[in-house]
Amino acid sequence: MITFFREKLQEKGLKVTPQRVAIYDAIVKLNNHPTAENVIEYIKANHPNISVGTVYKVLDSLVENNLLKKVKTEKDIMRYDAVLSNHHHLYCAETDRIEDYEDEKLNAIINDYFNANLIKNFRVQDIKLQITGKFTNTIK
Amino acid sequence: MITFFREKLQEKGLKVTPQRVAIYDAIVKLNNHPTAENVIEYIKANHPNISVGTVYKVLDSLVENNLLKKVKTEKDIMRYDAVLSNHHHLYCAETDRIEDYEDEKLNAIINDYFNANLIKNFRVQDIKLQITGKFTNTIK
DNA sequence: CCCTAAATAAGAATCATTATCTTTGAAGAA
DNA sequence: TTCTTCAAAGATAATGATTCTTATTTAGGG
Ligand SMILES: [Mn+2]
Ligand SMILES: [Mn+2]
Ligand SMILES: [Zn+2]
Ligand SMILES: [Zn+2]
Repeated sequence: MITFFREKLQEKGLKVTPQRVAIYDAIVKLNNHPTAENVIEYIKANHPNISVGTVYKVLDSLVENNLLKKVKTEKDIMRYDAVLSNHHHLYCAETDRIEDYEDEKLNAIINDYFNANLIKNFRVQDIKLQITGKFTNTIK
Repeated sequence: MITFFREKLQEKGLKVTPQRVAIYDAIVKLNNHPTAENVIEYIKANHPNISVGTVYKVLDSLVENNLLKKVKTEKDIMRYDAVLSNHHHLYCAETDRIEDYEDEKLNAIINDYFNANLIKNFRVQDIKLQITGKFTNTIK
């Protein structure tokens, strides 16, 4: 996981720094689409002096280089995702909980549909479902 | 349109004020999922003294009362939608352009799929597609 | 081991949004 | 129609996530 990350950084010509590794690692470990603040909190134990600005800058550059994705929300706090594979999101209607939803069968249906039904004046690159509702279990 | 809005306000026990009407009207007319700033800009001609705080407060309360919807984005600037019917969004991969995509056939397919394939530990309330790609026409 | 461009740290600045507090006015009652 | 009142609007300060600036550090190639 971390090895993959180091390789990817080098591939993109980005230096492998402890900060970048720690931030990426935090997002993988936290798993549930954390904010910059969540990341800072998480890595504080091992990196007590990391600069807030650094976290934001690293997050930005990792998104820029396709090592992380931003998650769309209706809040003005950004959230990040280390899962790059094609997947959808379950949004809690009442809290900020967001979880991944992977479904190859669904992806196939949607791809078929849009291949058969082109959208006028629009070339589709990516389709994600935002599935809003209520979780019936407690946070994992 | 505006009549519908006035009735809805009364129904919810909210006063019909010129500001509320102007803000709602702006979002309908602008149509492309404007920000608070866009709304202020738009209504400035007829409401030169409207307070910024009022615009934010009105937007919030209209969302709260289901007269507007927030649009999920990966920016920390909120955007609003007066279209309440079930519809999806086309997001430009390179700009902030967002357009509506309505497709009853697609909605049926998705509903069927999720009725047949329940998600574990999750009760679905609403499903929207975020369709990212490139517009091949100029802004309407 | 050195050098240098790239990255980080620290802290100030920005800016969308929220909060506070006073004034206004919509709308029901009289 | 006028009166009354409470919700709503206006003005402006505060907040807080994010961005910027500048000095300092460091990854990594030579
Ligand atoms: Mn912001
Ligand atoms: Mn904010
Ligand atoms: Zn995800
Ligand atoms: Zn819309």
